[in-house]
Amino acid sequence: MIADRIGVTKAAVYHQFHTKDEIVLGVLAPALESLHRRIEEAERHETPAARRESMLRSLVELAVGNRRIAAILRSDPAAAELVRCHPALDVGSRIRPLLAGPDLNVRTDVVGAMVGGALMMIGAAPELEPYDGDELAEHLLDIAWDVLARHAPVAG
Amino acid sequence: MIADRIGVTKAAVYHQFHTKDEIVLGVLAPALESLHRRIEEAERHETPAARRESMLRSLVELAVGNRRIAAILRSDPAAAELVRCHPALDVGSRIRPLLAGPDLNVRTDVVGAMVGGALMMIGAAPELEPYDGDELAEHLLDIAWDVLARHAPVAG
DNA sequence: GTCTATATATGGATAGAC
DNA sequence: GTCTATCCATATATAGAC
Repeated sequence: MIADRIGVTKAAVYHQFHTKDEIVLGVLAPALESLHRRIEEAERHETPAARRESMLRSLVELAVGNRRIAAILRSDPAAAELVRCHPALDVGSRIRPLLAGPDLNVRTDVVGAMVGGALMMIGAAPELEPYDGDELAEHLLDIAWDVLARHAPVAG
Repeated sequence: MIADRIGVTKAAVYHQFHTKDEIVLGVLAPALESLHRRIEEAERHETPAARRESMLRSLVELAVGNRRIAAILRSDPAAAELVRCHPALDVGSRIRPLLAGPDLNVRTDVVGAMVGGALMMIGAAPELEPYDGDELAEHLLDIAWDVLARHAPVAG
């Protein structure tokens, strides 16, 4: 597909990227590196609430700023797998505690899934496409923060 | 894949289902028909709030009762397309008003995406897999109802 | 209903020439 | 860096025999 689209042969593409994974990572790398920096930034905050706010802001910004990448991650299992296996980016062990707090139970897991689902939908839902990114970010942040505060409260 | 898995040739499969779409629809049909009935049921209620509650309950039940189908829909663009094009099941014009109310604005769209995202995640999020369906349904219903009530209020 | 055989396109990749 | 040529596997079928 890529070779056809840019008008060269597949061999030319495979000269620049030796495997499919390298191509996918080439597309995702900037966003993944940015995410990594934001995780480390969030982890430096003192209180659970401050860590949550930092991580949530970062995730919303990244999601609205990279809607097409979010759509790829949602619909391409291979790409999603690559991200899941990226070191230093472990959603389960790093992002989730930052967002949902240290407690691990059904309720915080469902709340986390709701917020995560909404972030994924940003790039995939056709009805959200016409809206301006800043506007989406504002509402998403506001609603997600409220859900987290009410259904997965943390100290600080 | 299917032919190999059940130990026959591809031609045998293509005798029963003439196209790939027929195979996919064969898998999805029971859930889609159930969804269709639930939409019509929800539409018969008098007040916006009653319609919302009926539709939300139905969506939660269907999502937790068909987690694997939800996962397929999330990850297979072709299957998702088939559902989107299914008549009588139009998410945008039938499910959304039932769930989010008659008003159409950024806020209700974002709230709708959050609830929809959470329902999709039910089948896809590995961290939700160990939980019992009834337990998931209870929390999902509770949290989603609260989000809708607070951020997309309706009369009745 | 299932089989063999065949067709066609696509994806993922490598070898070796220019 | 790009090309031609080739390889192998898989998806999506269709034709015609048993």
